[in-house]
Amino acid sequence: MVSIKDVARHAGVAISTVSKVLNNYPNVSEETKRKVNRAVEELDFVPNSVAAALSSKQSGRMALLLKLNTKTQAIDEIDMQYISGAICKARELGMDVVTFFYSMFEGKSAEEVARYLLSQSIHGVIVYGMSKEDKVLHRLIESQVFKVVAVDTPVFNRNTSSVWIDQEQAQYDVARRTVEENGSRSILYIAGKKNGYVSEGRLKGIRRLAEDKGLKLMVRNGEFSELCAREIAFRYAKNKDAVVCASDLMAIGAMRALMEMDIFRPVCGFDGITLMGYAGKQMNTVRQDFAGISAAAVEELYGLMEGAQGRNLVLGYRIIRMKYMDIIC
Amino acid sequence: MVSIKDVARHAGVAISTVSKVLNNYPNVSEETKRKVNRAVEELDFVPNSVAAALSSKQSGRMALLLKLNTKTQAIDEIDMQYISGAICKARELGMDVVTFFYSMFEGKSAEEVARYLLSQSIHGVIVYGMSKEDKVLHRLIESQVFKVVAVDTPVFNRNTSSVWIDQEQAQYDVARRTVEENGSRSILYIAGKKNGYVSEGRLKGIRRLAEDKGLKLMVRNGEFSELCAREIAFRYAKNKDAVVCASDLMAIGAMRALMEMDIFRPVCGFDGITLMGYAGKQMNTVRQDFAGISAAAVEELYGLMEGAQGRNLVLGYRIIRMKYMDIIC
DNA sequence: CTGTTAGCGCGTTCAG
DNA sequence: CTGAACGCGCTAACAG
Repeated sequence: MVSIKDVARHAGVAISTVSKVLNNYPNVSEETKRKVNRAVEELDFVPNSVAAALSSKQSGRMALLLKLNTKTQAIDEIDMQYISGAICKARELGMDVVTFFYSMFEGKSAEEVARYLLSQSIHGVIVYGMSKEDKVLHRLIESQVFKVVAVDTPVFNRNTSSVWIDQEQAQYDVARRTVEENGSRSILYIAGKKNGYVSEGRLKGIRRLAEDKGLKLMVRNGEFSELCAREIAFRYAKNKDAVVCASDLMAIGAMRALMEMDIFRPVCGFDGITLMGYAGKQMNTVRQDFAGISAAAVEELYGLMEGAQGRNLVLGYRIIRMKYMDIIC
Repeated sequence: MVSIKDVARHAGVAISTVSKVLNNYPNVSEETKRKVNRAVEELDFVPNSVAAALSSKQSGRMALLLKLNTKTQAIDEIDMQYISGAICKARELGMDVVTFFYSMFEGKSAEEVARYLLSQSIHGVIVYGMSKEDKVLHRLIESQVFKVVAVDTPVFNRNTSSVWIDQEQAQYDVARRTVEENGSRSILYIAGKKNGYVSEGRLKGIRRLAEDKGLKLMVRNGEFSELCAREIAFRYAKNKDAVVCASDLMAIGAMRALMEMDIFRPVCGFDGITLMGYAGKQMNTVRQDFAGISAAAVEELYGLMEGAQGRNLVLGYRIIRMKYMDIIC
């Protein structure tokens, strides 16, 4: 294995000089820079990131923290996009990423989790889909021991940024389009989970729309579950004009119920997952670029680790109409 | 951050003694073991795996190498199960895992990939779904620089194990059941990719069945794509008794085509993915426990890294009938 | 059975 | 602007 020592010898300079060139330090003459770079090329040198992490405290190692959904497997698509988006961007930036699941830290205190992450020389964390009930994670963030980027969670301080789309406005927009297209007056809203930030944001959006348009609104919690949404639709959809759901999966459940009841109601979803295509009908939904959001989170974390201040980063979305052939092609 | 040095001081022993206790080395008295363990408890010491990786050459760092399917997103479910199965088992065994995608190594030579992995102190790799065309990976395996476990690929040598189910027999069994239930005589087989080991194994299975039962068999390549399978079914299914597909996704495509043509033919799939539930019909399929397979791969790699010989590990599967309510509940 | 010593590969002062 | 020297936290010979 070729090490920095070999490069130094090959270039006829000291080890530390090589290190400086590699890490873009000032005070190195163009001349020696060139010499070093040539040696790096010739020896095909790849710096050992493990050694770098051990040596410097400000290493580029970060953790991805995901809430793996073992029940509704369809959601996996979103997590997978989060993972791939993050890993690819991290590699671009020369950062190392380690993936963890919430379940691994169940029953552990914030301090234990922190110690574990530190034992892995991890100083940056991206947390996906935290809810209010994830107390340990909230404490971890408050402790500010790590640089954190929270995806879909509104927390930010000096060491913490949040990255997400404007859930409220997106829900407002997609529901509005559905309502206007169909002239609906009373709507059934199938919300997500009780303590989820995302769910609450979307709920605010539909509430605002109902107020603006003077709509009758019934809200029920669907727990982001297809089955649950299906049952709610069976119970309440009949005497409503439209069904608005806080996720595509629930929209599919609702649509199935409607089909089984043999009645038609416009349904709208949220997320823009592929699964949508199999519902057999068209519906409006919000297209989120999960991989892109995740990549943005990595960049944000990179910035934080370079010393930037935490902030609230709101990304864009699109309202689209999905149908079978959109997916297949 | 509490280090091994603190533990040593706290226990009143030498650093190396602590190391020995932690790594279960022989020749340590029960007495000192207890002292050390108590110190570890009291200080809440978590060994720094990065330092361990740097110091010892036989570290527990491994890479997951996945072929991310950006076209047919439904397959993501399988990759996600691979990832989570591997990561959870790895943590149980105290190994660190880093996830990579094939796309990251495109255009790189086996040597470059090897150097990159070594620069990360990685000495074990799990490769998922390699095909014959992945020359670079084949070379990487042949070089035996790394301990490798190949999932769904029949390669094994001193440093390489393979882990998979018996594709041939599974395809034979599931197709046989479908054929027998329906008394089919002529079948359309929609195979996977041309140079895939998995595809070829399954193809052998259906060929053997056709021979054993004297069935008429037509084979077409569906590229594991729903759309492709759909078109094949449109073209050829009409004058066949049954459609057997090398994946669930293709089975769904075929089934849709049949529904649109308004004819019924029994269809059977392979994999047992959740998506199946949305096809609206029942069908036989092979249930693979992807997370379990992945966990087994990690254990196998662990064994290899401890010095075991590579081998061919064949796991079990089940033939099941999937229908809508199986999924929802 | 225990402690001493020498690195692993790199980042980082601090003299020169 | 360059290089020698030290240390990150740990493992692995080797003495004792």
